[in-house]
Parts: sequence; C-alpha cells; structure tokens
Amino acid sequence: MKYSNATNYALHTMVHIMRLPEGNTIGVQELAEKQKLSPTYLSKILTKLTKAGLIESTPGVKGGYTLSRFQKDVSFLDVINAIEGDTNLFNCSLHHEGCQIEKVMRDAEENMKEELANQLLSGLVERIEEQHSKPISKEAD
Amino acid sequence: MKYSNATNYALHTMVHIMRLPEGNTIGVQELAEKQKLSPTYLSKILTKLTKAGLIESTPGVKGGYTLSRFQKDVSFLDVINAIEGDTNLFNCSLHHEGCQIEKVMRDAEENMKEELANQLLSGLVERIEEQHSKPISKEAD
DNA sequence: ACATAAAAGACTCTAGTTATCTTTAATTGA
DNA sequence: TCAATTAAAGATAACTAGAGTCTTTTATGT
Ligand code: SF4
Ligand code: SF4
Repeated sequence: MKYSNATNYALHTMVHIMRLPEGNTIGVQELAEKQKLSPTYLSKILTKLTKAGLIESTPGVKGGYTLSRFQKDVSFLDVINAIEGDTNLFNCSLHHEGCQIEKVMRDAEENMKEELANQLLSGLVERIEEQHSKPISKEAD
Repeated sequence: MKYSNATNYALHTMVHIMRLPEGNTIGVQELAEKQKLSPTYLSKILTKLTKAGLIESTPGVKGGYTLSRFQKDVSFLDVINAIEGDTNLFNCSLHHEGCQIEKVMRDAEENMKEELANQLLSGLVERIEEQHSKPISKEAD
C-alpha cells in the first residue's frame, strides 16, 4: 500500500521539464540520465503524462517533451492521477447503499486529495530554486 | 495502490465484535461465516488485530475474541495500521535534507490520517445500528 | 531517404496479496 | 490427567501488480 516508484519519477521529471528555459524541449534519454533510469522505462511514464495532458511530446529530429501549453497549473494530484489512475484507495466491491465504512474512508481520502490538488508544481519548483540559491546544503537533485 | 482486502475484512470484523453483548466472545469460524471467508485466512487478520491490541483472544474451550479492555476508542486508523502496517504512502529511499516533494506528499497524507484517527469505530457502529432500526433499506451486512 | 525521437507491444522478473492446509500451543471441563 | 476446543504459527501455492528490458512501429525534420 504505497505510491508506485513511477509516481516519484514522474514528479521529478515534471520538475526537470518545468525548469527548462521557455520554449525548450528535452528528450527522454537526457531525462533518464538525470534520474538514472532506463530510457524505455521512463518513456512509459512520459507517455502517461502526455496522455494526461500535462506535457506535450513531438517525435522526430528536433522533438522531445515540453510543458503543456494548455494545462498551466499542474498540481501534485494531476501527476499522481496520471500515473496511478484516478481510483480510490478503499474500494469495496459490494456497494451497499448507505455504506458507512466506505463513506468514512472516502471522506478521509478526499482530505488528502484536496491538499494534493492545491499543491501546484509551480510552487514546488519555486521552493527548490530558492533552496539552490542558498549555498547551505548540497542537493543531489 | 489501494488498501488490501484484509483491511476491509478487519473493519467489518471489528464491527461484528463491537456489536456483541458486553462480555461475550466470538470464535473465528462464526466471524468467517458472516463474511464468507475461510477461517484460517481470517484468523491471520484477527491475529494482527490482537497484536495491535485492538481485540483480545483466549484460546481453549470457551475462548474466542472480544474487544480489548484497554484500548477503548478504536479508530479507523488503528485498524488500518494494524493490517497495513504504519508506513507512508510516499517513500523516497534517498531522503535528501529539505526535500520539498516528500514534504508535500507527507503533509497531504497526514490530512487523511488525521481524519481516520478522528473517526472512531464506536461512531460507525452507532450509525449502522441507527440504519438498522429504520426499516428503509435492506442491508446485507 | 535518412536520421532522430516518441509510442506501442511483448516479455521477464520480483514482491506482495490472497488463500489453503497442517502443526503447535493454550485453555477449559470432565 | 485427558480430551475437546480454539487461537497461533508455519509452509506452501496461486494470483496480481509493479518494475523493468528489448524490439518494433510511427511521426517529424533535414
Ligand atoms: S457495508 Fe460497505 S464496506 Fe461493508 S460490505 Fe457493504 S459496501 Fe462493502
Ligand atoms: S528530492 Fe526528495 S523525492 Fe527527490 S530524490 Fe531527494 S529525497 Fe527523493
């Protein structure tokens, strides 16, 4: 019962893409190197992000990935849903009407998702760049 | 990425045990019948609940399971932790200091857990018994 | 057409969940 | 003490989801 590694990779990948100079693209092999992943594996993750509309991909010579021009404010929840799918943590197959157990579990999960929806990647990137400007700690990311 | 079925079984089992007349015990075979589970499988779940201190077990002729005399206010979170273990949904193996990603994910999860800790099984049982007293819907539980 | 890069498909490997069967240990009551 | 009862523990098997590799196909620019 934990988030898949792919979600972690996806979040880091999104940060990398968001920190690109405006208009630039980046290829899967370069992204894979930064996280020490195989390009083909990361490729599947990137495809999911693309299908979810969080990034855009162009094949071919000067291709690669870039942020979506449409969805501007990507949240943590967007990334998570793109990778894990939009499912519920608790899912009883028999959906008895008025089920109290499901209600409690869903409500609690909703609290988490609300927070994840409010947390935008733009804020994350800001905080990371802020940290990098202060020469206090050495980050490997 | 979902709760295991065992968590579902554990929650239902706890409700059954809590609805017993004061002082009564119930055996694993009877509990298993109600949920149409094999007794040996449910037994493992019950053992986890026992080890977590949520219920008490006594072997032997007039044995069985009963609520813990000590832990009176059992929450949803208690049951979940007993079954799933007390782990985090998001867990990056490299714990870089000042990691912003982990922080967001943990904070959000904390929102869920706080709600699950506030939701007591006693309240759940009350609501279920309330429903049963009104002859509106036919519940299979 | 040719080089480049993403997307898709088939496939393997591993770990965790679900489950069954068997054996062991503890308790009660005759 | 002995037998019946009941939980606990262990071994094992089937299934599933996640992680990852390799190969083929499709799209793009020069
Ligand atoms: S009461 Fe809710 S959780 Fe229990 S079986 Fe019915 S639907 Fe599932
Ligand atoms: S920054 Fe946080 S999430 Fe990223 S690798 Fe470091 S610890 Fe893990």
